[in-house]
Amino acid sequence: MAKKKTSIKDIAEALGISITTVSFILNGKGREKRISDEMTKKVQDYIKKIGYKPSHIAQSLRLGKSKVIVLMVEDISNQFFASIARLIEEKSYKNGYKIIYCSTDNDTDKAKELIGTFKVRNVDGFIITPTPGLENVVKELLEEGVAVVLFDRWMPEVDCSYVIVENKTSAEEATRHLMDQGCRNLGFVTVDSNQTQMMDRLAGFQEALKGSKVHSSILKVKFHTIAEQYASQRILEFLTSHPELDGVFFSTNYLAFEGLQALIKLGKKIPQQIKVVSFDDHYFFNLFQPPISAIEQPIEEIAESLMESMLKQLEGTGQNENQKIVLSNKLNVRESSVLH
Amino acid sequence: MAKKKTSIKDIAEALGISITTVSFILNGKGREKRISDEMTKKVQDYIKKIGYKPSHIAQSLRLGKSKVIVLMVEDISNQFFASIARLIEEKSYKNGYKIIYCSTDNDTDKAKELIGTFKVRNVDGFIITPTPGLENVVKELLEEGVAVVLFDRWMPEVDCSYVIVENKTSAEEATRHLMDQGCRNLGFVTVDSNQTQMMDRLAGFQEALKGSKVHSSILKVKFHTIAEQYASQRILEFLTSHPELDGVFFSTNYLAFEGLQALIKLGKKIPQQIKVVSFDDHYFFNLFQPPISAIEQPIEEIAESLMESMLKQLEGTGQNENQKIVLSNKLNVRESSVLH
DNA sequence: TTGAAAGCGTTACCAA
DNA sequence: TTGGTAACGCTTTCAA
Repeated sequence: MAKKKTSIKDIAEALGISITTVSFILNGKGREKRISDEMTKKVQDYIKKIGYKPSHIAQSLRLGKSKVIVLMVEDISNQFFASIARLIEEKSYKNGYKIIYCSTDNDTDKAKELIGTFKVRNVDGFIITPTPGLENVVKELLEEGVAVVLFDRWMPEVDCSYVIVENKTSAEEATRHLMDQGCRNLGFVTVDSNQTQMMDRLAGFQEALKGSKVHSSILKVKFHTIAEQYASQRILEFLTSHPELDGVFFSTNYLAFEGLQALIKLGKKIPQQIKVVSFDDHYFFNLFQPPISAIEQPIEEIAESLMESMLKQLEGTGQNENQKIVLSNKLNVRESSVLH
Repeated sequence: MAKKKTSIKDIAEALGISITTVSFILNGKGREKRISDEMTKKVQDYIKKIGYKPSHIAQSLRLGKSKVIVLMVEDISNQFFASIARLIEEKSYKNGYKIIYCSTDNDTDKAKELIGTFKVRNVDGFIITPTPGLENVVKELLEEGVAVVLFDRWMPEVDCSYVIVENKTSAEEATRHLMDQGCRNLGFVTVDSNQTQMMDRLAGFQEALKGSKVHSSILKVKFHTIAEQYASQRILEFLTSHPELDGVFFSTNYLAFEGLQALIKLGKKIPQQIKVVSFDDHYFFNLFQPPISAIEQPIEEIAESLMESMLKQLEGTGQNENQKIVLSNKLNVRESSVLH
């Protein structure tokens, strides 16, 4: 039943020539090795006829490269990561690389284990949103000569290529925007994490407040996936115990979704009673009534930079500097944060 | 720099024993092959000490299996597929399989090419949302003994395992629900496609109408991704030219999103002026005001069934029947389709 | 109870 | 201009 695969050897036998010749032709070294045109043609025709494709596994073993890149994100079902994944996929397939993905849930042990599993498979590179405490593992990877690019957040202790966005600047801008719109009691809802992206957003928020008379209240909820719906209740309590708030900034979109749920429940009028801004723009922010102001990350550019940096390491000449890329975001002001 | 990898041979040399012995112990055949306990222990300790992991590539080559499953969906950045991906990932990693994903954009040529690329890599199985015209390629796969499970839609001409949902029944139920709520002029917005899932949803809609006096208007928009925002304008025109509509059924969630955008633009009151139901429930439907009624697919069960069927083929005894699994959906009635 | 060696499908060096 | 062959790292049969 299972039609056995033809190998390079079968071709050589069928054509009465050597494996070497076939291999050279397959790899386009015909000219270089000065193989006659008729021979080349004969082989190519035969290959096309029987539809032969070289075994990638064997090539990997021989070459020590697998043409596989691992995309390790926090949660592939999160819209932000899924969109990045889609773009990364496109770009890497175009360059002959396949993508294996995995989700860490921001769990260090899980991430370590996953990296271990993949080293065994000779994967050529890793694109990672690092979990806390992953420093040593990434260092090891680097020492072993594996290509690594971090994104979304980075690790100050590790000298590694990364692609991130201007978290602090954008958070500051959005906060100032709220203040410009008259907010005097701002809430900041974020996840309880020491990771750079969240720290920077908080820092931006606080920076904007410096020297102003605006009051601020901060809520840190523990890390969770949106499916858990954990934060909605916490945010509800937060909003209830801070009735003075006239503006709230969510540090990421799923917190905003949960926050909106809370605001709806409380019957708060946006933007009349409370103004809303969120990090990480999302299709729905536009659809929601009123549309929600949000900071849009340049998804396309992020994916582009990630692949560029990855390919540079993969195909590069060896000693290339680590690339540290910081991209700008865009604050999309919508009705949720402006007075009519 | 790059610390060279230790192989089974290095271990054998270091311990002054043969490769075979090491291999047997590694594969847990110590007992079976009656290798002495002290030898076993010695080897295991050494392996643990140097942190050796066998090369998966070499194993693949030798065994002809790669422990890789390809997940081929329409678009990995689509929430539905991303959620499935997340669950599939979890279940397959648990069973020692890795997942490579790719998006077809519902493009036949692209899908064919992708399948070609993966056959070369000895992947063990394919989980596929088939594009139109993929029948022959899938048949070939099956003939070659590769494990295949289709989902979301199936191909009547091909005898292949699949996991789908009760599209027709649910569409019928949702339509009847709209009729029960007093709708007399129903619109049905779908994509122009001959694929089973869309045909079945349309069939369900029409079935419900049979024998009733309810009028219906159908809009078929061409296939597109939500990023293109193509349908919003088309739906707007459709709604404008059918002012009599008092209910509309979207055959999939991204059409509903685009449709909601159109309804907002038109200033239509939901549900007072027009009632709305959509296929494929979504987090956002709950958040939208008013919350949108939708048919929820059992994502978890779908992923579960997919992996179960896949593993059965992969690890099974060979001649197992194809599994054709049809799961039930759940109509979540919300404010968008009921009178107060 | 352990070891030698063939073989999986390639690539690439060295010969011819 | 072409061919022989070692090597990549592993599993497994057969022999010792």
